[in-house]
Amino acid sequence: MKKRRLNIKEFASRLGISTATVSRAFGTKGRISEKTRRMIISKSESLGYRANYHARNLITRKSHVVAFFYPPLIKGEPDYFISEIMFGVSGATSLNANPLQVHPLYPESMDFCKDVILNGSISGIIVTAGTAESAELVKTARNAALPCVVIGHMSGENNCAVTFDNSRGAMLAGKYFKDTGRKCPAYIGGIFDRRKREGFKAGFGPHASNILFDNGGSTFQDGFSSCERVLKAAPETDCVLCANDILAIGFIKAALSKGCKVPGDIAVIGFDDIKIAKYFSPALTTVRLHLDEIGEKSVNLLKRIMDGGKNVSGESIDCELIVRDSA
Amino acid sequence: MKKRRLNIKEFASRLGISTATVSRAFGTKGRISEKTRRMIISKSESLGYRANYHARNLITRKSHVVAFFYPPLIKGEPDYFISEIMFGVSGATSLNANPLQVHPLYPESMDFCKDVILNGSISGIIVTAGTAESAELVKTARNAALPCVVIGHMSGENNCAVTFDNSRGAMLAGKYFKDTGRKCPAYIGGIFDRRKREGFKAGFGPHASNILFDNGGSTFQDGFSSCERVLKAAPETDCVLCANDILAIGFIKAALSKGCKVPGDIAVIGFDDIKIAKYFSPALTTVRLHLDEIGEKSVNLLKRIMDGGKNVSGESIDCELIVRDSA
DNA sequence: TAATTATGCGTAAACAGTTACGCAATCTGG
DNA sequence: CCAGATTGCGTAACTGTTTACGCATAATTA
Repeated sequence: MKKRRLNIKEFASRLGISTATVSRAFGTKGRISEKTRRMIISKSESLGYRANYHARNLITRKSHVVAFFYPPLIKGEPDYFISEIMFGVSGATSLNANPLQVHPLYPESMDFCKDVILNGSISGIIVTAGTAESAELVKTARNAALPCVVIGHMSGENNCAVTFDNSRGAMLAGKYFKDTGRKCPAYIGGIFDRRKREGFKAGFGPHASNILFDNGGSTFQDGFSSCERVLKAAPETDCVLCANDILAIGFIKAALSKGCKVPGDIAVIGFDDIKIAKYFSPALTTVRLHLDEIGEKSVNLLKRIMDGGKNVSGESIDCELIVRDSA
Repeated sequence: MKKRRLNIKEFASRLGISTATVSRAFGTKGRISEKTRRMIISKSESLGYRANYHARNLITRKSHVVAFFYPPLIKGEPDYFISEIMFGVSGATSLNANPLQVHPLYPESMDFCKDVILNGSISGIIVTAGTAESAELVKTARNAALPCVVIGHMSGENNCAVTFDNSRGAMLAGKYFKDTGRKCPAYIGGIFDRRKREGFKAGFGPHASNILFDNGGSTFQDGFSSCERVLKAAPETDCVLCANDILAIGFIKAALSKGCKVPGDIAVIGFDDIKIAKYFSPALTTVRLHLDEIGEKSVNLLKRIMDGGKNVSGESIDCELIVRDSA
């Protein structure tokens, strides 16, 4: 005996008009007098009529919802790089009145994610690059002709992406170390961060050929143990660039616990500038990527594609060195 | 000339069967032989047929999507309390194959959010308590008979909620200070954190009557300036409970910059145990709320309601004191 | 073996909208 | 003042599913 919600037919008949007119009052298509439109809108508020989402999307073949797919998180570890991008995305879609879905991209959830992008429920997707799953998902979207923008560098077809100039950011760090009289640089980062290492090298200049490269993963613990390894392998190291802020925080923690002064004995620069970076002790000198802007730009790009923009080209987020206390 | 996606009619006729049979192959209702089901599934994969989301949801009147509404974020400030809960929610919905929408709840986005919950596009909502908007949204959901669980304490009607025992958590902190010989306690927190203050008082015991209460807001800056105020107003203060971890981090930063040793001169305990807490220097002693579990429990609760569970009652997340270096 | 029940599947009626088309009525220009 | 254009609105044909109902056929029971 649950009473059904008011539908367009019932609503229209109560007003003594046709469903077409009601529909026109809300949409942008079709001719309708301003007077009747206002009348209908007002009546819809008092009677509580609201167009059914699914019926509308079924016939118009679009939903306006955008889906954001993020890489697997490591249990117990800070995931602030992703969350800050995500909030950027969320804020921007909210402004545009686009509902936003978010989905973690585990191997196990792959089927579900594919279904989401194939069943017609969404109008566009944003995917962070870096995993096999994300690459596969982008391919699926492409085959389905679904608007898609990727965040970060993804090899393969030329897809619309917002990228960060990791190389230049790292170069800035290298240059800064050089300019502040550091002699013996090290770089901590995972295998995906080669661009950063190269940029760092270039920035530091000729003497950087003997740069210490520690294939360091990406977590706090990775930073911590990298520090121990570095101090053992090359105690003369006096400056280090870490591929992200959490790595840097781990590195610093280890250095301090070993009686090493930061930045006195060893200067460290992080990467990303997550929001906590400025509040850490010592406040982190880091390469800022404008994480929230990344989210914003992605959705604006996506919006252009969704609105039919042909060959929309990607964008690069510029980065800058934020000098604080750790270097 | 864009080719339309394969629909059930076309798909069925290619297999020489009726649409009803196809539909039965995917759903759980209706009788169908295992043989034909397998045949249909297999053909659907090779031909690329997939049930249209909107058509299906239109007729079944449910979408399985859950929406998460979070409070406004402060620009530039860490929002890790929310993001960690959100990831908990996201992980849990993903496991259940429920698409998750996330929406910031600004006053300006209120209309949009209401529309989202009234247009039939979602099957349940999770809302964080604490703002006027969230209260209003919950009311709207209730009127629409939409399953809803709130995170935190919300006054008014008895809605299904997962709450944290803030009072007990704070008590633990007070007791710990007392047991470790501290004499002069202070509490830093906003107006919404009264329960914590009361619990703290109770935990510390008789001498806590002269507790210093600083109505301290919730940001790093608030923690920082609270510290300055506290040290001026009551220099003998030797322990402080902060209503969240970021506050604590701000407080510690200020204390250290004033030459105050932590925890030597003043011990500080945070609240929430966001993931960065253990990596801060000094590692934060804090009341752990199990943020990810909160997310998980909320969606499990919501799921029970969505599945028709009558009078599902809320849950309380228990908290524990995690002793690290700051106290 | 006949009567009864169970199974598998097709027909067609929902679900709740949008919009092409057509028809009056009104407006515009010569 | 009349032909043609414009405007406002209704009729009905779509969108792609699910599922109640009914009809054969197969399995079970008496």
